[in-house]
Amino acid sequence: MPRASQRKPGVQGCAVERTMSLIDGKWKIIVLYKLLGGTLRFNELRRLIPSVTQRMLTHQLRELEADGLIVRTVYAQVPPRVEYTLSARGRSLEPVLLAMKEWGDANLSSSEAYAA
Amino acid sequence: MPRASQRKPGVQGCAVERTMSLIDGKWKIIVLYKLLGGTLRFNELRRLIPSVTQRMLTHQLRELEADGLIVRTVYAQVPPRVEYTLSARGRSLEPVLLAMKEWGDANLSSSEAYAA
DNA sequence: GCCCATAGTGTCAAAAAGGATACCGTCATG
DNA sequence: CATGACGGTATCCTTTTTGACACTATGGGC
Repeated sequence: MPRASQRKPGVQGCAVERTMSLIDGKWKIIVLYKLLGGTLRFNELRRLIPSVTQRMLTHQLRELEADGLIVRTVYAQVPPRVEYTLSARGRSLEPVLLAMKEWGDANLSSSEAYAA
Repeated sequence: MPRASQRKPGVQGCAVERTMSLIDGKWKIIVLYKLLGGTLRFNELRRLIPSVTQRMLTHQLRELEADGLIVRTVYAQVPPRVEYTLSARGRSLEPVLLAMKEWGDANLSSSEAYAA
């Protein structure tokens, strides 16, 4: 599926479709969700999401940055220090993120108690 | 990324992560969203989502069914008639779906007026 | 001098997703 | 008889995603 930074704007379908293009790949959602808790450094994110590889995390962060959902701040220090924060646009996704978390908690956690 | 029907349950990360595994691939979200409006037949879905190919739609519908989010009803008629409806579990995703739609409307529609 | 941490990049390769196209059976229509 | 609708399959191919692994620079600790 085409990523946001590659999409031709406005050619897509409905709002849901376009929203999905921005946040596809499960990592993005998870990264954004973790960042809801506040600014995080690169390796903090890695530790919070153990299943993501370094390369993937870098890649997803770049795309999120390109789509204006997060802000990347580099401190010219040694050792390097890079911080990631939600932009206002990214923070505006909070309802979506929280809706997902709540659904996951209700529907996936224990024993499918909620299932149809 | 591993699809829901293939995942080892419980080994995943947080609720958001597990929720994402269920609905990854942008088509699923869109299909579910369209089904919020009521039962639809296969070709009705195709027409509502012009950018999805027949093969992809079939595939996504099978996965959604396997994950218990939709119900597939076949009427033994000629011509064939197959209807797709949200299951209770699928309908419980409504808040997530609506949150996405609202975000898309607010953030993607006209001219990035909301952007950071 | 050697290893550690930080925050990456580069390369290779496998796996998955997605697209294009053709085909199926059945019945109705023309 | 040919065509079309319906709801798919089957096959092939390309693109995208993902993973594994090595490598970088710098400075601090031992």
